[in-house]
Amino acid sequence: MFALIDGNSFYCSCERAFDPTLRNKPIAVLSNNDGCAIARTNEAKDLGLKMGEPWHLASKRPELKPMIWMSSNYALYGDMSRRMYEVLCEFAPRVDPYSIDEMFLDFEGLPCDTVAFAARIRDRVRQVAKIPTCVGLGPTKTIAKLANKLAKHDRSGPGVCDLNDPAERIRRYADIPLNEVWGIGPATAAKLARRGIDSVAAFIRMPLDETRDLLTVVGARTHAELRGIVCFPFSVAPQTRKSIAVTRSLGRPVMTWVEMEQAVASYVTRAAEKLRRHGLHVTAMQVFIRTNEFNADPKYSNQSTFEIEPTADTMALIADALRAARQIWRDGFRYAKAGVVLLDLKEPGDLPEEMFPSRDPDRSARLMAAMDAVNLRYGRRTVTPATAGVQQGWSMRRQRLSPRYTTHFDEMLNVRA
DNA sequence: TCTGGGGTCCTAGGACCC
DNA sequence: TCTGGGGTCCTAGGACCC
Repeated sequence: MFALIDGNSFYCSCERAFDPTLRNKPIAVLSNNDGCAIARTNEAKDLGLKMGEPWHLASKRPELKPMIWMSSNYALYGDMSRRMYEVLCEFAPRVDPYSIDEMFLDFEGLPCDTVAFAARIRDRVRQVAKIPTCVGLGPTKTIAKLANKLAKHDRSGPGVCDLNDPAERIRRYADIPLNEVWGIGPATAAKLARRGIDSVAAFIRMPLDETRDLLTVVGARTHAELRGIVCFPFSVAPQTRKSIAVTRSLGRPVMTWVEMEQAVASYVTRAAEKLRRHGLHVTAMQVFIRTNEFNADPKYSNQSTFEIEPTADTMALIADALRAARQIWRDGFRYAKAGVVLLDLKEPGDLPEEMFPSRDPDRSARLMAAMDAVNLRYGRRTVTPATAGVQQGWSMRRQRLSPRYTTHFDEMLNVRA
């Protein structure tokens, strides 16, 4: 049996955990660059704020006047997620984090009332990690996800929904639209709707071979899971990462190569830090730049993907990335976004020994270790490659940022008593 | 002036091989 | 009028997730 626990309006709840004046208020947390709403409290949903609504439009709507808008503070959310994880580990032998705010728990063979147990976990997370949650229970991950959603929709309910009983499940399935199901997105829902299938009940009545023909193995797995057949078991070993991306909208249009060079170099710097934190080397890279997709600016978009000598060295990666970026750069455009993706990540042990390395690997490793250590101790970007620039006029907007309560001493909460 | 970022998996189709 | 069959590998793009 699976349990899925999921933070309610997670980012907003994290903000509330440290600022009680935000309770019962309509809040939205904005995406990077203060672009659009990516988390809303129930109060915000009730005012009619939609997921993904651009802030510059939403903030002009009169009915959204009472909204409190906040920039996203990922340092805080990551930390709160860790706290939640630690609490869950007290209860279940296996906890499988699925996203920053969702974790699957292994409830197999629990000798107790699982619904009551789930309620206790919820209380504890609320008390210790200060995050309100809902829990869904089911024989498969897909059903547990669905149960979680039902628990969330029932705002005045107990916060726990159990879909283990097959009869109960069939009853509920009749009223659940397909877009509520994990793994069924807009394209699949539309495909099924064209065949007159618009509820979970109708979907699971579809014959398996027909499902597979229409939706390939992906849809067939979801189909089976909804019938109670496990296709997504608990992961045995944590799989290693396959790619690392750092892509950003620029805070204002960039028109000079000097600025683009800085942006790309600083994205590479960040990506390389992540790479080393995972203890990996990279053997291929992608760089892209593009103009604004929404406005009337002349459009240009290009990317370059290429193989590189395996490395985790920031300087080497910057050199490669800038060479590629220079090739796709065209003068005369207003660039709005750029990004760097590290592909084909490898464990260093899985790489063949370089016969004629272009760098001294030991020297590079020592330099990177020193850089990471300084930045860990004194804060990100204390030491940074010169190409990444100091004046970053193009960097993203975050005008409504909350303090980094949990990760910076000088921003910690002060309590006077 | 302002519309996110970071992932995974699967498939179709081309290139290539014998 | 006729033009094999079977296999692998790679990549671009689609779809989905939060």
